[in-house]
Amino acid sequence: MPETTDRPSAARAPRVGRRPRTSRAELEQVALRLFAERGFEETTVDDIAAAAGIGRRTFFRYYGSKNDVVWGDFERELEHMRAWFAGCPPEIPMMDALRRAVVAFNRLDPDQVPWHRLRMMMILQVPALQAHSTLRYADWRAVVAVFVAGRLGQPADALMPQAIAYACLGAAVASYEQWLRHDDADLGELLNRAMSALAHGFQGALDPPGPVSGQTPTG
Amino acid sequence: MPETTDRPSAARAPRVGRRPRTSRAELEQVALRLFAERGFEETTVDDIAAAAGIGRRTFFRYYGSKNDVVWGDFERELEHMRAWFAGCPPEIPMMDALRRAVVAFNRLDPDQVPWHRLRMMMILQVPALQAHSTLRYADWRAVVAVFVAGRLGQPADALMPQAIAYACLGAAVASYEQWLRHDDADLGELLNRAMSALAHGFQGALDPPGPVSGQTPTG
DNA sequence: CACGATAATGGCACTTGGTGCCGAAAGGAA
DNA sequence: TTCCTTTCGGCACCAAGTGCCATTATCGTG
Repeated sequence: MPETTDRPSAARAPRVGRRPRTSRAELEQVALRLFAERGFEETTVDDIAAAAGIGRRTFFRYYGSKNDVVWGDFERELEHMRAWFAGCPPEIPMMDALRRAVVAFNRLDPDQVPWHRLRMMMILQVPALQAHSTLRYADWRAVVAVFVAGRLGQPADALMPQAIAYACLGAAVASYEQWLRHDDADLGELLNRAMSALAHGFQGALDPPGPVSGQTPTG
Repeated sequence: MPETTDRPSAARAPRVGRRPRTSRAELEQVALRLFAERGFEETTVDDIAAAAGIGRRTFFRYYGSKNDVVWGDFERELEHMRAWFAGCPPEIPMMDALRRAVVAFNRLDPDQVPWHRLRMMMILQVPALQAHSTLRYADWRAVVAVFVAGRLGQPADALMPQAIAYACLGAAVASYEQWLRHDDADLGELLNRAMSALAHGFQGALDPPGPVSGQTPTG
Protein backbone atom coordinates (compact mmCIF):
# COMPACT_ATOMS: atom_id res chain seq x y z
CA MET A 1 0.00 0.00 0.00
CA PRO A 2 2.05 2.93 -1.24
CA GLU A 3 -0.97 5.05 -0.46
CA THR A 4 -0.19 5.51 3.17
CA THR A 5 3.17 7.11 2.76
CA ASP A 6 2.59 10.08 0.55
CA ARG A 7 -0.38 11.82 2.09
CA PRO A 8 -0.27 15.60 1.95
CA SER A 9 0.52 17.08 5.31
CA ALA A 10 -1.22 20.16 6.58
CA ALA A 11 2.11 21.32 7.96
CA ARG A 12 4.24 24.12 6.57
CA ALA A 13 3.65 24.75 2.91
CA PRO A 14 6.01 22.73 0.81
CA ARG A 15 8.47 24.79 -1.14
CA VAL A 16 7.87 23.34 -4.52
CA GLY A 17 5.10 21.72 -6.50
CA ARG A 18 1.37 22.21 -6.68
CA ARG A 19 -0.31 23.16 -3.41
CA PRO A 20 -2.86 20.82 -1.83
CA ARG A 21 -6.43 21.83 -2.57
CA THR A 22 -7.67 20.95 0.87
CA SER A 23 -6.56 19.41 4.14
CA ARG A 24 -7.39 16.50 6.37
CA ALA A 25 -9.01 18.85 8.86
CA GLU A 26 -11.18 20.46 6.22
CA LEU A 27 -12.26 17.13 4.81
CA GLU A 28 -13.08 16.00 8.31
CA GLN A 29 -15.33 19.02 8.81
CA VAL A 30 -17.17 18.44 5.58
CA ALA A 31 -17.57 14.73 6.16
CA LEU A 32 -18.71 15.02 9.74
CA ARG A 33 -21.35 17.52 8.74
CA LEU A 34 -22.69 15.13 6.15
CA PHE A 35 -22.58 12.22 8.57
CA ALA A 36 -24.54 14.23 11.09
CA GLU A 37 -27.12 15.18 8.48
CA ARG A 38 -27.78 11.88 6.73
CA GLY A 39 -25.84 9.31 8.70
CA PHE A 40 -22.54 7.56 8.11
CA GLU A 41 -23.65 4.73 5.89
CA GLU A 42 -25.95 6.93 3.87
CA THR A 43 -23.05 9.17 2.93
CA THR A 44 -20.85 7.92 0.13
CA VAL A 45 -17.29 8.90 -0.51
CA ASP A 46 -18.50 10.57 -3.68
CA ASP A 47 -20.79 12.71 -1.57
CA ILE A 48 -17.92 13.81 0.62
CA ALA A 49 -15.60 14.47 -2.29
CA ALA A 50 -18.28 16.44 -4.10
CA ALA A 51 -19.09 18.49 -1.01
CA ALA A 52 -15.42 19.23 -0.53
CA GLY A 53 -14.97 20.12 -4.17
CA ILE A 54 -12.37 17.47 -4.89
CA GLY A 55 -12.27 14.27 -6.85
CA ARG A 56 -13.13 10.96 -5.29
CA ARG A 57 -9.62 9.75 -6.00
CA THR A 58 -8.17 12.66 -4.15
CA PHE A 59 -10.22 11.88 -1.07
CA PHE A 60 -8.39 8.62 -0.71
CA ARG A 61 -5.09 10.48 -0.72
CA TYR A 62 -6.10 12.32 2.42
CA TYR A 63 -7.76 9.42 4.19
CA GLY A 64 -7.05 5.81 3.55
CA SER A 65 -10.68 4.93 4.06
CA LYS A 66 -14.04 6.46 4.76
CA ASN A 67 -13.82 5.01 8.27
CA ASP A 68 -10.65 6.89 9.01
CA VAL A 69 -12.28 10.28 8.64
CA VAL A 70 -14.15 9.82 11.87
CA TRP A 71 -10.96 9.34 13.81
CA GLY A 72 -9.42 12.66 12.86
CA ASP A 73 -5.87 13.01 14.04
CA PHE A 74 -5.86 10.11 16.45
CA GLU A 75 -2.18 9.52 15.96
CA ARG A 76 -1.38 12.89 17.50
CA GLU A 77 -3.40 12.00 20.59
CA LEU A 78 -1.44 8.81 20.93
CA GLU A 79 1.80 10.69 20.62
CA HIS A 80 0.80 12.87 23.55
CA MET A 81 -0.15 9.88 25.63
CA ARG A 82 3.12 8.20 24.83
CA ALA A 83 4.95 11.28 26.02
CA TRP A 84 2.89 11.44 29.19
CA PHE A 85 3.74 7.87 30.06
CA ALA A 86 7.39 8.44 29.29
CA GLY A 87 7.47 11.30 31.75
CA CYS A 88 5.40 9.57 34.40
CA PRO A 89 7.35 9.38 37.67
CA PRO A 90 7.98 5.86 38.90
CA GLU A 91 6.53 6.70 42.33
CA ILE A 92 3.07 6.58 40.88
CA PRO A 93 1.81 3.01 41.07
CA MET A 94 1.23 1.46 37.70
CA MET A 95 -2.51 0.99 37.85
CA ASP A 96 -2.88 4.46 39.25
CA ALA A 97 -0.87 5.92 36.42
CA LEU A 98 -3.04 4.10 33.94
CA ARG A 99 -6.18 5.44 35.54
CA ARG A 100 -4.87 8.97 35.50
CA ALA A 101 -3.76 8.72 31.91
CA VAL A 102 -7.10 7.40 30.74
CA VAL A 103 -8.94 10.13 32.57
CA ALA A 104 -6.57 12.89 31.51
CA PHE A 105 -6.58 12.02 27.85
CA ASN A 106 -10.32 11.96 27.68
CA ARG A 107 -10.94 15.34 29.19
CA LEU A 108 -12.91 17.30 26.66
CA ASP A 109 -13.03 20.92 25.68
CA PRO A 110 -16.64 21.85 26.44
CA ASP A 111 -17.09 23.44 23.05
CA GLN A 112 -16.03 20.35 21.19
CA VAL A 113 -18.15 17.97 23.22
CA PRO A 114 -20.96 17.80 20.64
CA TRP A 115 -18.59 16.81 17.84
CA HIS A 116 -16.81 14.33 20.03
CA ARG A 117 -20.14 12.88 21.02
CA LEU A 118 -21.11 12.45 17.41
CA ARG A 119 -17.78 10.86 16.66
CA MET A 120 -18.03 8.38 19.49
CA MET A 121 -21.67 7.71 18.78
CA MET A 122 -20.75 6.61 15.29
CA ILE A 123 -17.65 4.70 16.32
CA LEU A 124 -19.51 2.75 18.95
CA GLN A 125 -22.76 2.22 17.13
CA VAL A 126 -22.26 2.06 13.38
CA PRO A 127 -21.22 -1.53 12.66
CA ALA A 128 -18.66 -0.64 10.03
CA LEU A 129 -16.99 1.83 12.36
CA GLN A 130 -17.37 -0.43 15.35
CA ALA A 131 -15.43 -3.04 13.45
CA HIS A 132 -12.86 -0.63 12.14
CA SER A 133 -12.24 0.76 15.61
CA THR A 134 -10.41 -2.40 16.55
CA LEU A 135 -7.59 -1.42 14.24
CA ARG A 136 -7.28 2.00 15.82
CA TYR A 137 -7.57 0.66 19.34
CA ALA A 138 -4.60 -1.56 18.58
CA ASP A 139 -2.37 1.50 18.45
CA TRP A 140 -3.82 2.76 21.68
CA ARG A 141 -3.21 -0.56 23.37
CA ALA A 142 0.33 -0.61 22.12
CA VAL A 143 1.05 2.66 23.89
CA VAL A 144 -0.34 1.29 27.13
CA ALA A 145 1.44 -2.03 26.73
CA VAL A 146 4.79 -0.36 26.26
CA PHE A 147 4.35 1.61 29.46
CA VAL A 148 3.25 -1.45 31.41
CA ALA A 149 6.07 -3.49 29.96
CA GLY A 150 8.52 -0.91 31.19
CA ARG A 151 7.08 -1.06 34.68
CA LEU A 152 7.03 -4.85 34.79
CA GLY A 153 10.35 -5.37 33.12
CA GLN A 154 8.79 -7.58 30.52
CA PRO A 155 8.56 -7.37 26.76
CA ALA A 156 5.59 -5.38 25.51
CA ASP A 157 4.15 -8.40 23.78
CA ALA A 158 4.14 -10.55 26.91
CA LEU A 159 0.91 -11.74 28.45
CA MET A 160 0.54 -9.22 31.26
CA PRO A 161 1.28 -6.02 29.35
CA GLN A 162 -1.13 -7.12 26.67
CA ALA A 163 -3.83 -8.24 29.08
CA ILE A 164 -3.60 -5.02 31.04
CA ALA A 165 -3.73 -2.93 27.90
CA TYR A 166 -6.81 -4.79 26.72
CA ALA A 167 -8.45 -4.42 30.09
CA CYS A 168 -7.80 -0.68 30.23
CA LEU A 169 -9.21 -0.25 26.79
CA GLY A 170 -12.26 -2.20 27.83
CA ALA A 171 -12.82 -0.06 30.88
CA ALA A 172 -12.52 3.06 28.78
CA VAL A 173 -14.87 1.88 26.07
CA ALA A 174 -17.43 0.74 28.61
CA SER A 175 -17.28 4.18 30.15
CA TYR A 176 -17.80 5.84 26.82
CA GLU A 177 -20.80 3.69 26.07
CA GLN A 178 -22.25 4.67 29.41
CA TRP A 179 -21.57 8.30 28.71
CA LEU A 180 -23.36 8.10 25.39
CA ARG A 181 -26.36 6.38 26.93
CA HIS A 182 -26.75 8.99 29.66
CA ASP A 183 -26.06 12.41 28.30
CA ASP A 184 -26.06 13.88 31.79
CA ALA A 185 -23.20 11.64 32.94
CA ASP A 186 -19.68 12.88 33.57
CA LEU A 187 -17.25 11.03 31.36
CA GLY A 188 -14.33 11.67 33.68
CA GLU A 189 -16.19 10.18 36.58
CA LEU A 190 -17.21 7.12 34.64
CA LEU A 191 -13.65 6.55 33.51
CA ASN A 192 -12.45 6.97 37.05
CA ARG A 193 -14.96 4.47 38.36
CA ALA A 194 -14.20 1.88 35.73
CA MET A 195 -10.43 2.17 35.95
CA SER A 196 -10.53 2.17 39.71
CA ALA A 197 -12.68 -0.94 39.78
CA LEU A 198 -10.30 -2.57 37.35
CA ALA A 199 -7.38 -1.81 39.61
CA HIS A 200 -9.20 -3.60 42.41
CA GLY A 201 -10.12 -6.68 40.50
CA PHE A 202 -13.73 -5.49 40.48
CA GLN A 203 -14.01 -6.50 44.11
CA GLY A 204 -15.85 -3.32 44.98
CA ALA A 205 -18.15 -3.78 42.04
CA LEU A 206 -20.83 -4.97 44.41
CA ASP A 207 -21.22 -1.42 45.64
CA PRO A 208 -24.16 0.46 44.23
CA PRO A 209 -23.22 2.54 41.23
CA GLY A 210 -23.20 5.75 43.27
CA PRO A 211 -20.82 8.69 42.80
CA VAL A 212 -17.14 7.80 42.44
CA SER A 213 -16.27 5.21 45.03
CA GLY A 214 -12.61 4.95 45.88
CA GLN A 215 -11.37 6.91 42.95
CA THR A 216 -7.87 7.56 44.26
CA PRO A 217 -6.95 4.30 45.92
CA THR A 218 -3.22 4.70 45.79
CA GLY A 219 -2.59 8.34 45.20
CA MET B 1 -31.26 -7.29 5.98
CA PRO B 2 -33.75 -9.96 5.15
CA GLU B 3 -30.79 -12.14 4.32
CA THR B 4 -30.10 -13.15 7.87
CA THR B 5 -33.41 -14.78 8.61
CA ASP B 6 -33.88 -17.42 5.99
CA ARG B 7 -30.66 -19.35 5.94
CA PRO B 8 -30.98 -23.06 5.30
CA SER B 9 -30.49 -25.08 8.43
CA ALA B 10 -28.50 -28.26 8.46
CA ALA B 11 -31.08 -29.68 10.85
CA ARG B 12 -33.75 -32.24 9.96
CA ALA B 13 -34.65 -32.21 6.31
CA PRO B 14 -37.55 -29.94 5.57
CA ARG B 15 -40.62 -31.71 4.37
CA VAL B 16 -41.21 -29.83 1.19
CA GLY B 17 -39.25 -27.90 -1.39
CA ARG B 18 -35.87 -28.30 -2.99
CA ARG B 19 -33.15 -29.63 -0.73
CA PRO B 20 -30.12 -27.48 0.12
CA ARG B 21 -27.13 -28.29 -2.05
CA THR B 22 -24.67 -27.88 0.79
CA SER B 23 -24.42 -26.86 4.43
CA ARG B 24 -22.72 -24.27 6.57
CA ALA B 25 -20.36 -26.92 7.88
CA GLU B 26 -19.39 -28.08 4.42
CA LEU B 27 -18.85 -24.56 3.17
CA GLU B 28 -16.73 -23.88 6.21
CA GLN B 29 -14.54 -26.89 5.38
CA VAL B 30 -14.07 -25.84 1.81
CA ALA B 31 -13.37 -22.22 2.68
CA LEU B 32 -10.93 -22.97 5.48
CA ARG B 33 -8.96 -25.23 3.24
CA LEU B 34 -8.66 -22.48 0.65
CA PHE B 35 -7.74 -19.94 3.29
CA ALA B 36 -5.03 -22.23 4.56
CA GLU B 37 -3.67 -22.74 1.07
CA ARG B 38 -3.66 -19.21 -0.34
CA GLY B 39 -4.61 -16.99 2.56
CA PHE B 40 -7.82 -15.25 3.50
CA GLU B 41 -7.54 -12.10 1.45
CA GLU B 42 -6.27 -13.95 -1.58
CA THR B 43 -9.38 -16.12 -1.63
CA THR B 44 -12.46 -14.56 -3.17
CA VAL B 45 -16.01 -15.54 -2.51
CA ASP B 46 -16.14 -16.72 -6.10
CA ASP B 47 -13.30 -19.09 -5.34
CA ILE B 48 -15.13 -20.55 -2.38
CA ALA B 49 -18.39 -20.86 -4.24
CA ALA B 50 -16.67 -22.52 -7.19
CA ALA B 51 -14.80 -24.93 -4.94
CA ALA B 52 -18.03 -25.82 -3.20
CA GLY B 53 -19.86 -26.21 -6.48
CA ILE B 54 -22.45 -23.54 -5.77
CA GLY B 55 -23.18 -20.10 -7.09
CA ARG B 56 -21.70 -17.03 -5.55
CA ARG B 57 -25.16 -15.81 -4.71
CA THR B 58 -25.89 -18.99 -2.84
CA PHE B 59 -22.82 -18.60 -0.69
CA PHE B 60 -24.28 -15.46 0.78
CA ARG B 61 -27.36 -17.37 1.78
CA TYR B 62 -25.29 -19.61 4.03
CA TYR B 63 -22.99 -16.94 5.40
CA GLY B 64 -23.78 -13.28 5.57
CA SER B 65 -20.21 -12.39 4.75
CA LYS B 66 -16.90 -13.92 3.88
CA ASN B 67 -15.72 -12.97 7.35
CA ASP B 68 -18.40 -15.02 9.00
CA VAL B 69 -17.15 -18.29 7.59
CA VAL B 70 -14.17 -18.23 9.87
CA TRP B 71 -16.38 -18.13 12.94
CA GLY B 72 -18.24 -21.30 12.20
CA ASP B 73 -21.06 -21.91 14.61
CA PHE B 74 -20.03 -19.39 17.22
CA GLU B 75 -23.61 -18.83 18.26
CA ARG B 76 -23.86 -22.39 19.52
CA GLU B 77 -20.78 -21.89 21.66
CA LEU B 78 -22.37 -18.83 23.18
CA GLU B 79 -25.52 -20.73 23.90
CA HIS B 80 -23.55 -23.27 25.89
CA MET B 81 -21.78 -20.57 27.81
CA ARG B 82 -25.06 -18.88 28.59
CA ALA B 83 -26.37 -22.14 29.95
CA TRP B 84 -23.26 -22.70 32.03
CA PHE B 85 -23.60 -19.30 33.65
CA ALA B 86 -27.28 -19.86 34.26
CA GLY B 87 -26.48 -23.03 36.17
CA CYS B 88 -23.50 -21.61 38.00
CA PRO B 89 -24.05 -21.94 41.76
CA PRO B 90 -24.06 -18.63 43.63
CA GLU B 91 -21.44 -19.88 46.08
CA ILE B 92 -18.79 -19.47 43.44
CA PRO B 93 -17.44 -15.94 43.62
CA MET B 94 -18.16 -13.93 40.52
CA MET B 95 -14.64 -13.39 39.27
CA ASP B 96 -13.87 -17.01 39.95
CA ALA B 97 -16.86 -18.11 37.94
CA LEU B 98 -15.75 -15.92 35.08
CA ARG B 99 -12.27 -17.37 35.15
CA ARG B 100 -13.58 -20.90 35.13
CA ALA B 101 -15.99 -20.18 32.32
CA VAL B 102 -13.33 -18.62 30.14
CA VAL B 103 -11.00 -21.53 30.73
CA ALA B 104 -13.66 -24.18 30.31
CA PHE B 105 -15.04 -22.82 27.08
CA ASN B 106 -11.66 -22.64 25.49
CA ARG B 107 -10.59 -26.16 26.16
CA LEU B 108 -9.79 -27.73 22.83
CA ASP B 109 -10.14 -31.17 21.40
CA PRO B 110 -6.54 -32.10 20.56
CA ASP B 111 -7.49 -33.19 17.07
CA GLN B 112 -9.12 -29.90 16.20
CA VAL B 113 -6.33 -27.76 17.57
CA PRO B 114 -4.72 -27.15 14.16
CA TRP B 115 -7.95 -25.86 12.66
CA HIS B 116 -8.68 -23.74 15.68
CA ARG B 117 -5.20 -22.35 15.50
CA LEU B 118 -5.67 -21.41 11.87
CA ARG B 119 -8.99 -19.82 12.69
CA MET B 120 -7.59 -17.75 15.52
CA MET B 121 -4.49 -16.90 13.56
CA MET B 122 -6.65 -15.36 10.90
CA ILE B 123 -9.06 -13.67 13.28
CA LEU B 124 -6.27 -12.05 15.24
CA GLN B 125 -3.95 -11.21 12.38
CA VAL B 126 -5.86 -10.55 9.18
CA PRO B 127 -6.98 -6.92 9.41
CA ALA B 128 -10.39 -7.50 7.88
CA LEU B 129 -11.12 -10.32 10.31
CA GLN B 130 -9.54 -8.47 13.19
CA ALA B 131 -11.99 -5.68 12.56
CA HIS B 132 -14.93 -7.96 12.04
CA SER B 133 -14.22 -9.83 15.24
CA THR B 134 -15.45 -6.87 17.25
CA LEU B 135 -18.96 -7.59 16.09
CA ARG B 136 -18.76 -11.21 17.18
CA TYR B 137 -17.11 -10.35 20.47
CA ALA B 138 -20.07 -8.14 21.23
CA ASP B 139 -22.26 -11.21 21.55
CA TRP B 140 -19.71 -12.87 23.77
CA ARG B 141 -19.54 -9.82 26.00
CA ALA B 142 -23.28 -9.71 26.22
CA VAL B 143 -23.34 -13.21 27.67
CA VAL B 144 -20.77 -12.25 30.29
CA ALA B 145 -22.49 -8.96 31.05
CA VAL B 146 -25.82 -10.66 31.69
CA PHE B 147 -24.22 -13.03 34.17
CA VAL B 148 -22.37 -10.24 35.95
CA ALA B 149 -25.48 -8.10 35.98
CA GLY B 150 -27.34 -10.89 37.71
CA ARG B 151 -24.67 -11.16 40.37
CA LEU B 152 -24.48 -7.43 40.94
CA GLY B 153 -28.18 -6.78 40.78
CA GLN B 154 -27.66 -4.19 38.09
CA PRO B 155 -28.90 -3.87 34.54
CA ALA B 156 -26.71 -5.60 32.00
CA ASP B 157 -25.94 -2.34 30.26
CA ALA B 158 -24.69 -0.63 33.42
CA LEU B 159 -21.07 0.43 33.74
CA MET B 160 -19.71 -2.45 35.81
CA PRO B 161 -21.21 -5.37 33.93
CA GLN B 162 -19.99 -3.85 30.71
CA ALA B 163 -16.56 -2.99 32.01
CA ILE B 164 -16.08 -6.45 33.45
CA ALA B 165 -17.24 -8.09 30.25
CA TYR B 166 -14.80 -6.00 28.24
CA ALA B 167 -12.00 -6.78 30.64
CA CYS B 168 -12.65 -10.51 30.51
CA LEU B 169 -12.68 -10.43 26.76
CA GLY B 170 -9.41 -8.55 26.80
CA ALA B 171 -7.78 -11.09 29.08
CA ALA B 172 -8.97 -13.90 26.86
CA VAL B 173 -7.79 -12.30 23.64
CA ALA B 174 -4.42 -11.45 25.12
CA SER B 175 -4.08 -15.07 26.13
CA TYR B 176 -4.92 -16.24 22.66
CA GLU B 177 -2.37 -13.93 21.11
CA GLN B 178 0.22 -15.32 23.46
CA TRP B 179 -0.79 -18.85 22.59
CA LEU B 180 -0.40 -18.14 18.90
CA ARG B 181 3.00 -16.57 19.39
CA HIS B 182 4.35 -19.51 21.36
CA ASP B 183 3.08 -22.74 19.94
CA ASP B 184 4.38 -24.66 22.92
CA ALA B 185 2.25 -22.69 25.36
CA ASP B 186 -0.79 -24.10 27.11
CA LEU B 187 -3.83 -22.02 26.30
CA GLY B 188 -5.65 -23.04 29.46
CA GLU B 189 -2.77 -21.93 31.59
CA LEU B 190 -2.51 -18.61 29.84
CA LEU B 191 -6.20 -17.96 30.27
CA ASN B 192 -5.95 -18.92 33.90
CA ARG B 193 -3.07 -16.56 34.46
CA ALA B 194 -4.71 -13.65 32.69
CA MET B 195 -8.11 -14.07 34.33
CA SER B 196 -6.57 -14.59 37.71
CA ALA B 197 -4.49 -11.46 37.38
CA LEU B 198 -7.55 -9.58 36.29
CA ALA B 199 -9.42 -10.71 39.39
CA HIS B 200 -6.60 -9.30 41.49
CA GLY B 201 -6.40 -5.95 39.81
CA PHE B 202 -3.11 -7.00 38.25
CA GLN B 203 -1.41 -6.51 41.57
CA GLY B 204 0.54 -9.71 41.21
CA ALA B 205 1.55 -8.77 37.72
CA LEU B 206 4.96 -7.83 39.01
CA ASP B 207 5.73 -11.49 39.48
CA PRO B 208 7.86 -13.03 36.80
CA PRO B 209 5.85 -14.71 34.07
CA GLY B 210 6.61 -18.16 35.43
CA PRO B 211 4.20 -21.12 35.59
CA VAL B 212 0.71 -20.31 36.76
CA SER B 213 0.94 -18.16 39.85
CA GLY B 214 -2.13 -18.20 42.07
CA GLN B 215 -4.39 -19.76 39.53
CA THR B 216 -7.12 -20.83 41.92
CA PRO B 217 -7.33 -17.95 44.33
CA THR B 218 -10.86 -18.56 45.47
CA GLY B 219 -11.68 -22.12 44.59
C1' DC C 1 -48.92 -39.37 -13.13
C1' DA C 2 -49.52 -34.76 -13.56
C1' DC C 3 -50.28 -30.57 -10.53
C1' DG C 4 -49.44 -27.15 -7.40
C1' DA C 5 -47.30 -25.40 -3.26
C1' DT C 6 -42.83 -24.69 -1.36
C1' DA C 7 -38.12 -23.81 -0.82
C1' DA C 8 -33.40 -23.51 -2.50
C1' DT C 9 -30.60 -22.05 -6.44
C1' DG C 10 -28.02 -18.91 -9.07
C1' DG C 11 -27.70 -15.59 -12.79
C1' DC C 12 -27.86 -10.51 -13.56
C1' DA C 13 -27.52 -5.97 -12.57
C1' DC C 14 -26.23 -2.61 -9.43
C1' DT C 15 -23.97 -0.05 -5.47
C1' DT C 16 -19.97 1.00 -2.79
C1' DG C 17 -15.28 1.06 -1.08
C1' DG C 18 -10.82 0.90 -2.57
C1' DT C 19 -6.55 0.68 -5.81
C1' DG C 20 -3.24 1.08 -9.86
C1' DC C 21 -2.12 3.88 -13.54
C1' DC C 22 -1.09 7.96 -15.81
C1' DG C 23 -1.63 12.20 -17.92
C1' DA C 24 -2.80 16.98 -16.66
C1' DA C 25 -2.50 20.98 -13.77
C1' DA C 26 -0.07 24.09 -10.70
C1' DG C 27 3.62 26.28 -8.65
C1' DG C 28 8.67 27.39 -7.54
C1' DA C 29 13.36 27.71 -9.22
C1' DA C 30 16.94 28.26 -12.70
C1' DT D 1 10.57 30.11 -20.64
C1' DT D 2 11.90 25.74 -19.25
C1' DC D 3 12.46 22.24 -15.90
C1' DC D 4 11.31 19.91 -11.81
C1' DT D 5 8.34 18.64 -8.32
C1' DT D 6 4.00 17.72 -6.27
C1' DT D 7 -0.81 17.31 -6.26
C1' DC D 8 -5.02 16.41 -8.73
C1' DG D 9 -8.42 13.55 -10.64
C1' DG D 10 -10.27 10.79 -14.39
C1' DC D 11 -10.56 5.94 -15.93
C1' DA D 12 -10.57 1.27 -15.55
C1' DC D 13 -10.79 -2.38 -12.57
C1' DC D 14 -11.56 -5.57 -8.49
C1' DA D 15 -14.18 -7.55 -4.68
C1' DA D 16 -17.97 -7.61 -1.27
C1' DG D 17 -22.58 -7.49 -0.80
C1' DT D 18 -27.76 -6.91 -2.11
C1' DG D 19 -32.33 -6.84 -4.58
C1' DC D 20 -34.82 -9.08 -7.99
C1' DC D 21 -36.60 -12.98 -10.17
C1' DA D 22 -36.80 -16.84 -13.16
C1' DT D 23 -35.44 -21.69 -12.67
C1' DT D 24 -35.15 -26.06 -10.54
C1' DA D 25 -35.92 -29.67 -7.31
C1' DT D 26 -38.93 -31.90 -3.98
C1' DC D 27 -42.99 -33.30 -1.58
C1' DG D 28 -47.90 -34.05 -0.94
C1' DT D 29 -52.23 -34.49 -3.11
C1' DG D 30 -55.99 -35.30 -6.40
